[in-house]
Amino acid sequence: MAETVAPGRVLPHPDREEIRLETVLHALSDPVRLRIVRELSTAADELSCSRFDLPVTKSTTTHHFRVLRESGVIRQTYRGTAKMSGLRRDDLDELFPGLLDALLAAAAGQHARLGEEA
Amino acid sequence: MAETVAPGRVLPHPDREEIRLETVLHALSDPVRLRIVRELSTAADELSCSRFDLPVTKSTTTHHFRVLRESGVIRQTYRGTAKMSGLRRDDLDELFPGLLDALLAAAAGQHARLGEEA
DNA sequence: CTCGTAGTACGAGGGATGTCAAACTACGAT
DNA sequence: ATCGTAGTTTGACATCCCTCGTACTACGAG
Repeated sequence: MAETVAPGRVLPHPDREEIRLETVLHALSDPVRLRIVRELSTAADELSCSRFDLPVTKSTTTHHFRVLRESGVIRQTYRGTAKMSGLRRDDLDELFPGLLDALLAAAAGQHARLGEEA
Repeated sequence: MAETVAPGRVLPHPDREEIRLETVLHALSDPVRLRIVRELSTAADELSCSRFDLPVTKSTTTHHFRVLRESGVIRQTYRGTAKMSGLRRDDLDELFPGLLDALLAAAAGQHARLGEEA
């Protein structure tokens, strides 16, 4: 029963109006989190946490995903044992027009410029 | 001698290629610093630190301006006893096209939306 | 039911950060 | 030379942040 979505566990997300620019910028100022966001932006739809190959442990990964969610950058839902994550493009574009695209372009540009290191 | 610029004291600035997106975002994730940058963006030319009416002490102000300078967001030079600050628009636009404008627009939008509090 | 996998919770450690006060330096004006 | 203004430096303090390991919970498969 219950569709593909909606398990017992619920994840708190800030409403769109609650999203603050400073908090978003702080969330994206960490290399690991910026990398997560970049990968999410290139994915067609949502990804599970375990699809990322990050240079940190599981608990640290959980921490970073939570920071991203609580800042309003990503949306997360459970699907079985997996936790799916996706960018909150709609809300961010509405709140800060052009910002997400500029940020992603900047991140991509820096990545291309500096090579594979970061 | 010596023109209106160039005193004995020199301030270290990162080269354009050394500016990192994560560091810039971190610099802008502080409310006080974001406010400084917003004020600088509306000014015709450079401003001295004392032109800002910030809710922190002088030493904290010094700290915030240094973070902004070392992250590559602003450029600072001494002119007499005053320290002039201005946005590094040219370098930032070259490095991250559209980012600064999107950030400033986002900050202005949030300010308008939330009123005078922050 | 039992097991394995995905992710969480709870400290804890170590470093960075924002804040301040107090003493200090640099420069211009008188 | 003296003073005042602008900004710096240093040290301290509280807090936050990233990281980890270990123990834990939730769900699906067999």
